Amino acid sequence: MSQFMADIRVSLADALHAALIAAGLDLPGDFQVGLERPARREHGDWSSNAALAIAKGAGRNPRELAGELSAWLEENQPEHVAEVSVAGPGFINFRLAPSWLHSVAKEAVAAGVEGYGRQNIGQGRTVIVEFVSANPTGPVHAGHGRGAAYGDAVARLLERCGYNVQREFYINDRGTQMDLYAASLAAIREGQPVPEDGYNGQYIVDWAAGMPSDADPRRWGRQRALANQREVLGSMAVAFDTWSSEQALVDSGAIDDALAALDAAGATYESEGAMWLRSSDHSDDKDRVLIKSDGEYTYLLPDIAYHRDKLERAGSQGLLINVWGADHHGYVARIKAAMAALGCDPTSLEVAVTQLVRLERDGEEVRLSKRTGDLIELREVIDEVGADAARFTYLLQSMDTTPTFDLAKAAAQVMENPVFYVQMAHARVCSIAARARADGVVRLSVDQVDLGVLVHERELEILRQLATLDEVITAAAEERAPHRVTAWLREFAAAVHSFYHDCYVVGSGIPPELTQARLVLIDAARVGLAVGLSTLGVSAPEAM
RNA sequence: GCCCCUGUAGCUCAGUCCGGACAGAGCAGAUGACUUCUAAUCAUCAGGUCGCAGGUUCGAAUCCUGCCGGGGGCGCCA
Repeated sequence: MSQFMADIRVSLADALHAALIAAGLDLPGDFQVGLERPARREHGDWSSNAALAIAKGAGRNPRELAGELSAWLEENQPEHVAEVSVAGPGFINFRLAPSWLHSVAKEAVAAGVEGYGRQNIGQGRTVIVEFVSANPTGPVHAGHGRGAAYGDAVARLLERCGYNVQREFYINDRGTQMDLYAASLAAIREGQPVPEDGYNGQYIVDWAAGMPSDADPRRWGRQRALANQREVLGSMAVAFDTWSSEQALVDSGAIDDALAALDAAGATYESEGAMWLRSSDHSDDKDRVLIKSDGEYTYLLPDIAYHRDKLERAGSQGLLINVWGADHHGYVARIKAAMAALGCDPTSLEVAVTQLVRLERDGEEVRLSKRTGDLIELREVIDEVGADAARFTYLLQSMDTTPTFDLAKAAAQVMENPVFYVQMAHARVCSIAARARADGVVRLSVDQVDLGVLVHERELEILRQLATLDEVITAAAEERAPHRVTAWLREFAAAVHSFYHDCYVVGSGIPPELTQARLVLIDAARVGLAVGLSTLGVSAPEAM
């Protein structure tokens, strides 16, 4: 939260508090004055339910109490407050003067795209965000795209909130799937049928065709898959700081260390020839196998070693955020149980589960399985709709929803995609500034411009919404919910388009002082749009 | 059988964690608006028993209980 926003809130809360004291009320020690933005603007800029909350305990009529508080506040108005009123069952509503909104514009312009909406609630805390982590057995597909867009947006939001963020990709380059993948590549190269449960997609045929005859299928295949993943993710501007290899954990002995630590904690036992984790001692509903009866590790044991490693790298105050698809939700309890068995702070690991994307082609469901041979690669999605539209579309909705993504429609509806609406708003304000320059308008510095002439409802609406951006970013970061920014951008862009339509900035009949003020306004709007888009990883074009 | 997500306007969804004021957008539909910065736009209208039934509360889309529908996952694949 910016200093400025904190001030307006604090000053309103302080004033309310003072009013409650003046009314002779006994306030509970932990009493917090509730302040919120009303859903309807007729109810003012800020609203408090303090009278409602306190009336019952005080044996007072809420509406009456609110009237008393409101009268006191009218007599002792905090800065920027234009009007205090009572409404509904006893809400106290504050209407702020335009002077407050004009300060918002100045703040946005002064802070710029780099600084506006930037906060320090993270205080440099290290967060390792692990996402995508697709198996190195094939290309990233359309479903991974959602995790990629989401994980990167969460990382960007946390960065803007003052966290030290590391983006991480975990490579499952060991185990049953890797064996089958290597065997499939080898079989195709030799002209043999792929093994049972092997990989059958067209991509594996294509890849095998490019594999040198003396290449080790496992090593070569791993590099082939990773090269694809890195390139495709890079084409949507997702880049990782760390690529962690499961095999490397085996080689370094980290897995044996983890097992020893679990043993020492009394969290393991042998049964049916296998090694088990006592995960049911913690948050899991049953125990889990760590080492199979054939002596091989399951996925779980290396993963435990991996999380130990990550926790160590993140430091004692660090936080791990894993972005997992819904098909992995059953693993949340067991990995947390394992961490608990090792004595780790349970709040240091957070798993964000994203629901799967439902893919359709011409109305018919397409499975995401890599083995059907009919996979939809992320590359195809990006090629069809573009990186910006792909990211924005993936972030359009809450990760708790299961969106239907029809590829045929996605290609056909590109022009209807909301991303263009938002980007267009940005391009428009840029084009106004460019026009002003072309027309020879000499810009004054912000301090020299009288923003008091900004009184049009379209102008004020832009600033009202802009003033909420840092709250939106805070909420989006804390709730790991980038779609809040997407929603805000769509509304903010609508306000900008409305202004554009009704208010001219340059041209005949526009007083020079109004041109100057509106140029400041569109600078502020541009900052808001660019900040919002950048937290989603979507570009803010100056022309379209 | 158990676990996770979900059910809000014709369609796609915000809002639910942290209860408030007549439930908000977009698309589709109807009707209007370009001699000045991009009509990829804007304005107006129309459209909803917030899955159902109880409960808690001054107040429930939001919290609790039960039921119904949709998606996903369920000991040694990842």
